[in-house]
Amino acid sequence: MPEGHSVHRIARQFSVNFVGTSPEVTSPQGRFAQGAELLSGREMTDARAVGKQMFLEFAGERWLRVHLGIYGAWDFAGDVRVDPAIQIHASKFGRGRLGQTGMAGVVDEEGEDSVASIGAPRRARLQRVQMAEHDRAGEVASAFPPDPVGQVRVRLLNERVCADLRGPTACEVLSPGEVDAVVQRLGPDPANANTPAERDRFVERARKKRTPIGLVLMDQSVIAGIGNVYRAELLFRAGLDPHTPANTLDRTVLEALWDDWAHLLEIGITVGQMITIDGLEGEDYRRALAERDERHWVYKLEGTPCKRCGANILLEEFGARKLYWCAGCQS
DNA sequence: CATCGATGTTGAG
DNA sequence: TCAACCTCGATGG
Repeated sequence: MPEGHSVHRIARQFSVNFVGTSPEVTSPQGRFAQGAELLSGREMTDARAVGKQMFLEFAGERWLRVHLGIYGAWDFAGDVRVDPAIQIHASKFGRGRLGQTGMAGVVDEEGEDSVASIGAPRRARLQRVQMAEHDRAGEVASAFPPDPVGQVRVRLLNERVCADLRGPTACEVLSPGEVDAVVQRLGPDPANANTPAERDRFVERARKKRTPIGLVLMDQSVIAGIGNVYRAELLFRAGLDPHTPANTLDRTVLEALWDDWAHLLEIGITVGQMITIDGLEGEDYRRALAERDERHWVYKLEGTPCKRCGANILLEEFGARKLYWCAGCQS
């Protein structure tokens, strides 16, 4: 259930931990056995994200495309290094899950409730946790690589790190041309290129649509990476009624939406959480990291008073998804 | 312990 | 339009 920020974080973790190595690729579950065979033992040469899709390049012009869908997740185990540009939070879980849950992007580190620290690469606590479990069970031990838990579609394993993929909506091996075709169908992603040209690409696509802006922002072929949380929050921040047809919006309004998405996405990638009330400091910021309600304006806040105007936050079904918004602020 | 629902997309009808 | 995908935390008994 990650939105774009999580996928970019995962790609960075692959860059740091796998690119340049030649992992053994397996499918403990069996459903990706054929694809795993095509990739195993080849050097991983690149890791990229575009919107919610991730592409891992292997020697021999073979790419692994992964889309986590609604419940996919990556678990990293072993001596996991962390991209120094991203912050890491202590996880309440025993392993570093990337993808599912609001903790998206979490990898264990020292400390229980310790909050984000921009840091040098550090080790995850994973191995230790798992060894403790083995000790409890009275087993002797190899903590690494861990036994696959549940339905592991793909396992990538090098000398240091193990990455398990579970529950993806898409997981397939593609040729470079096929990767291009997928990327072609996606709109621009400001995490890859926040340029005037890319912004224009979004604006031009959006302004042709009579579709409500609340749906256009979720259309991955118009702008890539936005999901239901960022959609609701971006519209609130822009003061826009989600039902407004995109083609009636002023160009400057669309440009501002792009700029704000770039801003929120950068925060999300760095912090590992969707902080959509920005500018918080000190205790307020600490609470925002700990409680979802404290970091959003409207998402899942239906029935509560708007933090800005006091009106009742609304919930409606909109394009088969839940839409949260404030009719007082968004008009 | 059972059931629900989710930060998503595809494809059948 | 809606079921399927197939995971797991949250919620309720």
